[in-house]
Amino acid sequence: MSQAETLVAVQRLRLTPVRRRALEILLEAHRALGAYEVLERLAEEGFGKQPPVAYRALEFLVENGLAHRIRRLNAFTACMHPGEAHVPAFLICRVCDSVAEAAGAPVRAALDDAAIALGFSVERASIEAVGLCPQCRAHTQAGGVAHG
Amino acid sequence: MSQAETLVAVQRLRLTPVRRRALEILLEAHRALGAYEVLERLAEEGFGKQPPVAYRALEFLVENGLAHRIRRLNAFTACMHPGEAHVPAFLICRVCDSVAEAAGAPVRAALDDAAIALGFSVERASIEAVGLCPQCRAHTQAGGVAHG
DNA sequence: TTGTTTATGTAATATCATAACAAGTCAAGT
DNA sequence: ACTTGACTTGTTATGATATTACATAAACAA
Repeated sequence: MSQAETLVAVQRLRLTPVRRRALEILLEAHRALGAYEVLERLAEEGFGKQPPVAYRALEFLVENGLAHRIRRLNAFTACMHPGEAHVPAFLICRVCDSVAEAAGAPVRAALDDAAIALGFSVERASIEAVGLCPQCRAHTQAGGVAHG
Repeated sequence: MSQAETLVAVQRLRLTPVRRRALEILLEAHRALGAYEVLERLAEEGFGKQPPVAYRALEFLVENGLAHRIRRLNAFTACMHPGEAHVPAFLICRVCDSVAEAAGAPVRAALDDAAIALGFSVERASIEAVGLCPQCRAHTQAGGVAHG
């Protein structure tokens, strides 16, 4: 949160109460939240009850590098490295739905190469992997945990 | 289509009329289609009129490597290289919405490296880039085409 | 044929997202 | 203090995407 505040101050962004609270909600969750989940929490605290309230706050956070959108989950997650020039690659566990943010710079470089070969210029990329996180991998191998 | 049929025969998959037609629809479109667009065309030809008809056919195609899902567009596109062991990376033009399928193997390799560093095992990956295709890049630079 | 699996179709509903508009906030200039 | 203009928040309403649950039918194996 402090990282976020510093960043906001430097960039002269307006981290208003809704936006700030939305970010805190994402940070506290330790997982990706759907827009309606965020909305529900915001509404409980006296903010607006309608979808645009959440979508706008989340859009602001994403635009300014404070959060990410995980398209595969239709969800949002707080950025773990705000301010750092980084390309995130998301590792989504199919068992526990946890989301880890991996270093995506080399991935992005490879992607740029592939794009250049086709004359395509990449502006933004979303790199999302589905698999097993270390914890769930251990469990699955050991006990044969069912997953659906 | 012939590639698809060969593949289907080898794998003993059931390319039923709906599924076959769904694939043809994607192939004929030369662009990514939403599930409801596919559904509309299927319904016109006497198939079911409800969403699951399209979603199931598309899911079958995706599962069996005959089509891909483009999450950023909430859309589906026919696979351009069915049967080849390939990891697709999608290049989505933000102006004309065209989708190109680039070689994603090196991208995937970089992604696997990043995942291994975190103890995460990748099973599937979706790699989607947004930018400008060669055509739209030329137009934008030359004439200053507005894009929204 | 009988039983089993797989596929198709429908109805109903759940989930995710945006457009359009009204009202409030805030800072800059006068 | 007042006005202006950009931005923010809130609401209503609707649009777009996707799934669950259940019934019927086709394909297949024994």
